[in-house]
Parts: sequence; C-alpha cells; structure tokens
Amino acid sequence: MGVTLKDVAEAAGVSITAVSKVLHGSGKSVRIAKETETAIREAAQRLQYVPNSVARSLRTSRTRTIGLVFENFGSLSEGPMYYVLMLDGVAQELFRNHYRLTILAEVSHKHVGGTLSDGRMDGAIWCKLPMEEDVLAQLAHSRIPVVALNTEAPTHPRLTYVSCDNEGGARLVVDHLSALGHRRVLYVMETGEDDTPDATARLRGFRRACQEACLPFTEDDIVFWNRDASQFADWWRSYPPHTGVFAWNERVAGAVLRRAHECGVHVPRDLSVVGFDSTPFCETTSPPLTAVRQPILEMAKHAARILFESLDKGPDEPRVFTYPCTLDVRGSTAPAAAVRRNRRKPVETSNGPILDAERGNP
Amino acid sequence: MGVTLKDVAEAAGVSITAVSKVLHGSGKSVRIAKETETAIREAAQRLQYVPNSVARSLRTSRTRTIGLVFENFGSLSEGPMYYVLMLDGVAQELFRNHYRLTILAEVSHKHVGGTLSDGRMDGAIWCKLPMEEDVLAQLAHSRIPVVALNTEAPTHPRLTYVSCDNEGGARLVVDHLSALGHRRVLYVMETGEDDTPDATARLRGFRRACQEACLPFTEDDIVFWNRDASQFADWWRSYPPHTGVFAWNERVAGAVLRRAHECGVHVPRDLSVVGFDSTPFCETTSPPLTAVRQPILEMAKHAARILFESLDKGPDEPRVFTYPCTLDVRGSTAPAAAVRRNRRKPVETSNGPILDAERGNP
DNA sequence: TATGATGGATAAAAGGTTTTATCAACCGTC
DNA sequence: GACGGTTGATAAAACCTTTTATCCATCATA
Repeated sequence: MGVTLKDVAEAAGVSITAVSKVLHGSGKSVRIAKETETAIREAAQRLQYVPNSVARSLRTSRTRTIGLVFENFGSLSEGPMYYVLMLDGVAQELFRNHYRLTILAEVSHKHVGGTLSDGRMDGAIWCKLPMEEDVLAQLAHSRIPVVALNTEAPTHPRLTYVSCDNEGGARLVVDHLSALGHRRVLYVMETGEDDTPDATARLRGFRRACQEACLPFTEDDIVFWNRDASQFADWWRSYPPHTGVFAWNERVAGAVLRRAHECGVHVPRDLSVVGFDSTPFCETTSPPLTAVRQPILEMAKHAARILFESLDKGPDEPRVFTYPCTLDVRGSTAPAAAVRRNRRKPVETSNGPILDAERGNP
Repeated sequence: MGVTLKDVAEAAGVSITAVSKVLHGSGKSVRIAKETETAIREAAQRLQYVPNSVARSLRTSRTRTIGLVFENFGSLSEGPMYYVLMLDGVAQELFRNHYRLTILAEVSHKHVGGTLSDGRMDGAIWCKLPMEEDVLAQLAHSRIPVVALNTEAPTHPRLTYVSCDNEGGARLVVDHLSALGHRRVLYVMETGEDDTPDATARLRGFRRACQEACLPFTEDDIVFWNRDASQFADWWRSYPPHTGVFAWNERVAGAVLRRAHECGVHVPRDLSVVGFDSTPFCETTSPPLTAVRQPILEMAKHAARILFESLDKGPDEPRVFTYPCTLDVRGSTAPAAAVRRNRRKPVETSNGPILDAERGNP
C-alpha cells in the first residue's frame, strides 16, 4: 500500500541503497553524487514517500519509544492528581527529545518480562512499582532498562529508583503544626493504600517526628477515610480535641476540607489541615491547602533522562535518587488558639455563614 | 539478542513454520501433531521465547496500537480536566480491547500525513482538531482512519466526528438561570480560546437563548478572564448588577468562585455561577459547581469504538455524532433574590466570615 | 492398481529498511 | 603499465515473523 524505498528508487532510476543513504544518512561506504541526490529527493517528494518506521525498528532494534507503566490507570481522572503530573512530566521530557510515549496499564505480573521485551519499546518507566519479589526479579533482568518512579526503594533489587523522601515530608508536617502550637493531630489514611511502601514511610516519619516533638500520638489517632459524608461529623463530635489533620493524600485532604466546611467547622480557625502532594488542586480549594510538595514533575523528567542515558551509553550502575520534599504553606493552617478548646457545639445543622452546599437554598 | 522463532525451532528440532503455527495459530495449511506441539511449547518455555512484535507488525502491517493526538499536551496537568477525561476514556476502551495507546503531541501540521502513516499505528483519535484546511485534507486522505474527538464539526471534510452539542449546552445554562429569576448574566471567556469552533458554538447558544428568553445581553457582558486577582473585584464594583456568571470552562469557573469568596461575595446568595464541563473537579469546590456536563468519557470511548469498527470491517462512511449535554445542578446556583440589588458594599477588605485564605491568621 | 483424501511438516517468499562488502570507472603517479 | 586512491553506485544479507505453496507418507476407496 504505502510508497517504499523501492518505489522511489525505481522512479529515480537508482538503487534502494542510494535512496536510503540520501534520505536517512548513514552507511559509511555509500557515496552519492550531487545530481543523483537531487533526483532522489525530487522523486521522494513527488511520490510522497514516508519511511516505514516499523521496518526501520526491526532492522535497528530501536523504536524511540518509551513505555510508561501504570499500576492502575483505570482511574486516572479520579485518582490523585500526581498521576497526571507524572504523566505530564514524563511526556514533556520524552517529547522534547523526540521520543514517543506509550502507556501500559494493568501489565500482567506473570508476563512483565514479555510485555516489556517484545521490541516495542526501548525502555520503560514504572510508576508505583509493585513489591512482588518475582516481578522485581523479572525487571532487573529485563532486556530493556526500567526506572522505578515514585516508589520508595527496597534495598536489594538491581533497579534504578527515582522517588521522594516520604518520611522527611511527613516530618515537615509535624514540624509545621507543632510550631503553630498544635498538639493533637489526626492522621487520615485511605483504605487499601496503607501497606504501600510510600504510605508506611509517611506514617513512620509522622510517628517519629511526633515522638521527637513530644506530641502525643497513638494508634487511635489514625483513621481511615471512607467516602461517607457523616464520618467527619462523627469524628468531630466524638474525638478528643485534635486541632490538626494530616491527610495522607491530596484528594483525602480536599474531602476533609469540604466536610469540615459543611459541618460548619472553620478551617483554619477551628482546625488546621495539611495534605500530602502539593498540586494545582491545592490552589483551587478554599482555603487553599497547605501541603507537602514532592517535586514530581522534576522527578518524572529525571526518570526519563536516566533512560536516555542508559540508551545512549549503555546501562549504568543502578542508583537510588531521593528528592527532598518541601512544604507549601497555604491558607489551611493557622496557629492553634486557646479559644478552640471550647468547640463542642452541635454540628448537625451548619450554623456557619456559608450555606450547606448540597442544598443550595438561600 | 532476543530469543527468536529460529532458536526455538532448532531447540525443538522442527521448522520455524511449525513453531509459529503452534505458538500463534493461523496458517491454514499447516498441521502439527500433538507430540510435536508439546515439544515446541516446552522448548519455547525453556528458552523464554518472547515474540518480537515489531517483526510481526512488519509482516501483518497491524500494530494494534492507536495514536491519541493532543494539540497541546504541554499543559495536561494545568489545563482543564476534560483533557484528562478524554485520555482516560480512550485509554479504558483501548485497553479493554487489548489495543495499545501512544500519545502524539505537537504534531507538525506540515507532516501530519507522514506522522500518522509511518506504520506505527493502526488508527488515530484527534482531540481538538485544528481548522486548517490543508490539515483536514491530509487527514481525510490518510492511510489510517482518524476520528475527531470533541471538535465541533465543520461540514465539508470527509472525517468522522464525535462531539457534543455545545450550543445546546449553553442554552441549558440560560434556561436554568432565567428559571431562577436571573436577568443579567456575565459570560466569562478565556483569551486565546475564543475563536475555536467549540467556543463560538457556546457563545452562539448563549446569545440566542438569551434572546429567546428575553434576557438583555450585549457585547459588554462578555469579559475575558485574566489571571489577575483584582479582576473580579474590579468587575464586581464597576459592572451593572449581574446576578449570574457563565464561565466558558471549568477552570475559569473555579477561579471565579475563589475570587468571589476572597472578595466576600457569597455564592450562591449574592451570585450564581455556572461552568462548562462538569468534571470531578466541580465536586471539590465549595460550593460545588453547577456545570454543563458533556458525556466526555462516553464520547471518548465511542471514538475508540468507531476506530475498532473501521479496522475490522474496513472504513465506514464518515459520520458526525453529536452528544447532547445535560446540566448538573449543584450548589453554586440559587434563585435571584430581590435582596441582592443592594449589594454595593466595599470589597477591598473582605467582611465575610471566612478569613482571607492567603493570610491565614485567625 | 490407480485415485484421492488426509495428516504432518517444511521451504521460501514477502514485508521495508539498514549496512557491509564489493565493484566499476577514472585520475594521477611512479 | 602497474599500482593506489577516490568517487559513485549496487547487490545482498540481515532483522523476525507470517503464510502460501509444496512435498511426502499413509490410508481408504473404487
């Protein structure tokens, strides 16, 4: 169907080799006269020749394509925003270097090796690497280089990791809140995520920092967020006087803000809220959300660059890059005032000045 | 480097043909005995054979890959959320059918034909198709099927479109607001987007619906959103008494909400706000945003399905699918009350009950 | 004993490109 | 006149798979 080198060669009255040389360079022992070259170019132009990159890839075993592996892409638009940011960062860097991006989702753990080594990609970036031992082994011996993005690094396998210092990030939160005078902080976790390496690192950091700052923190201060609207009200009514909340991710933090608002609990006057993952989303809440920033865009780009290097100069020693987190202080945190202690008021009906949003009646 | 059919064939002591037949079926005149088959399977297993899909694609000229073209992917994480939703919908449908997805960004308009026809993809979905005549011509004669997603359809070119009824969507907004008693509505546009077919369709719908509902609407009621914090305050101070705002997209709507909040303007008591594109984002604002919903996830999936059909049964007649919009009424709209007329109060310092979020002091 | 069907397997072409090795011709030099 | 260097160009292999055409037995039927 398509126009091939052969067609162009015939049209120009030369060999395939000549056309290949003129149009795509390389081939050191092949020399072409100026006139022949222009004739070839003219013919290619006239026939609208488009090189078949599949054939080229077969020959060169290079596709100039990088695969991005998402453990659960299914919910890209519903998940926390940093999934989008990772994709964004990786894509930006790839495109800048004229690489193509293909997305792999729900890669079977049994056939990881196969999927990655079928020749379609030159390398892969794996977001949120799973922990299964055999998967890691497959990856470590994969025929293409693989970089783990945004996964706390296990120590043993021979892979390169780009992640952030989750433990340090959690510490920032404690430091910030305790500097503002908060003593009791609720840690809001998400079901199903609590055994990922990232989550455990954050919780670990939080625990230790509390200990060092002499803040009381027990198992009871960890709650699991369900999507139930009443949860916040229940908690607010029945819990000891926490004045701070640390939400393990941005989406949960947003939910806390909204529920607080609906219950007439004023943030940050009555309650300070901090989230993990300072994303554009945090700018859109009201009040804007104080949150731990992992430089995710930078990390994603870095992961891509590591791959480029591996592909250019052969595989490097596996390394672990850990980016420090910072804290973006916004409007959702404020000093703990003594006045907050007398906060046991009815919460069933919002007595705040803002209407219950769901009802929307004046 | 990799293990090939040839290696397996040698290991099993049979021909390449036999291995190919056993491992990948097809080839009608090839028959294999049970014992031979098991021997082959065993050898393949032992050698960890992974079929080279590039070679296969070259032979079959099928890649089982669909390209998704984004005009400006550069800002995926900053742009309105429906870009993510489109990606999500397309991806879901592709993966469900075991297609691969590759993302193309900033495709050169000069070489559209080439990029799409280099054999890497079986088909493409183009989000926000540009209007240039020559680009459309190239696409219409492309060697692979192309579907335009979320682009108001020009009438002439021979392409298949999946889009929504932008004009009708805008009408819904007018109907809703006028039913609530609003008379003056501000249309908030975004610079640089105002000459896209979608934008003009929305504005057209809005204009006509106002006319039919006998609402006054002039050119002065169209403002362009800049990212300046003072814009809302300026507008609120100097404009005639609008009681409604229609923001051309979700992100702008969110910004309006925030600015209103900061200026102590209460939504929906003082002002009703409606956005275009009802996305998960609209659930997270406070109050939650009333917005026009285009069934974007459904549309994206449909676009993918159209491609599948083209690929299976040969090209179809080009068609135009237009999805109706609906209105998701949330908390940001409320009846226009007479009390609002006396609203000329100072706005420089927020006198609302909520603290200025940026300062965050109690 | 032909004839024909069937089961089991293979050779070889095709798909489009890259790249090495080879070749022909020409010019200049010793 | 033999040799060497340079320019211009090509043939052909290799990359790995799919698929058709072909082949050889074997066995049943007429």
